[in-house]
Amino acid sequence: MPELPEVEVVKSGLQKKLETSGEPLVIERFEFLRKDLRNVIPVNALRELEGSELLKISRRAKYLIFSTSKGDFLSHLGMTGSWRQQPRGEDNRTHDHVKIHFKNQITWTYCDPRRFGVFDRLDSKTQDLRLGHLGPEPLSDEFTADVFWAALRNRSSSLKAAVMDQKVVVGVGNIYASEALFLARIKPSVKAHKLSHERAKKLVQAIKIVLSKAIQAGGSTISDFESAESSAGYFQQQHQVYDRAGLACRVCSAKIKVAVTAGRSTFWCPGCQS
DNA sequence: ATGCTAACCTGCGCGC
DNA sequence: TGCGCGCAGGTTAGCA
Repeated sequence: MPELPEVEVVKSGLQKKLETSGEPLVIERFEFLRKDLRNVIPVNALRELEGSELLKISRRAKYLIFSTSKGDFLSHLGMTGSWRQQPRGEDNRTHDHVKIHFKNQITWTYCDPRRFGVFDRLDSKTQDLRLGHLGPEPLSDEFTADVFWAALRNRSSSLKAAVMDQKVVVGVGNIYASEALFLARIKPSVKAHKLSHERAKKLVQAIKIVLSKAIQAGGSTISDFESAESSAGYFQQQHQVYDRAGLACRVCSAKIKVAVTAGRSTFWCPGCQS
């Protein structure tokens, strides 16, 4: 499900609920229906935050960051994670794993069928482990053609694999890597270190455009993504290549191709991209 | 040292 | 209708 645009949409939804709740959201208690996500949830460290006020939700890469008056914690959605505000009295769903009960009867629930998600306290001990290796935010001014091109210099992998490497730039996953490369008219199999500065500049612009448009559209809804407001995104309607193998390119009518590289399906148009 | 593969999980859609 | 297989938005340990 979630690449940067989807996480950003979830973040905005939760932040809006926080701002419009009318009164402070004080964490009464965490409830853990199960603890074995990708990493075992550090239950005791999170319980230390009970009694604190939730101040802000932000995003770094594909992580949601919850800031409270007693410290921070983070949530990574993995492939299938989602947050929702759970109406009082509503039954839990099969894959609900964590619930935050606030003092004013509000409950936020984390659901994750495949359990690839991550929960962790975010403090001086875990900061470096979780966020230390991450590259620049693609929508920030720090992500420039110069920075991107420099990061590609010593990489012999495919450009597509490099774009998905969170050390090079964060937030771009399998869908948006293919989509951005299409927009920049660059073939995914090009060697990263062979990309000209000119084309690196085009790709930086393409990444910013694709991610921005996806956020505006509420993200891409593939099978199960929904925002914190339980609405589906519709950016998938604008996908030019992702999951369109064998279909006609919307620009040149050539048949969209697919190949597995570095373990992931990669889509491109042989007519538009070189 | 880098890069690729397999593994972590569950669910869904497809072909037989 | 049902079963087995392959595949899915992410990350990373471990191996070449």
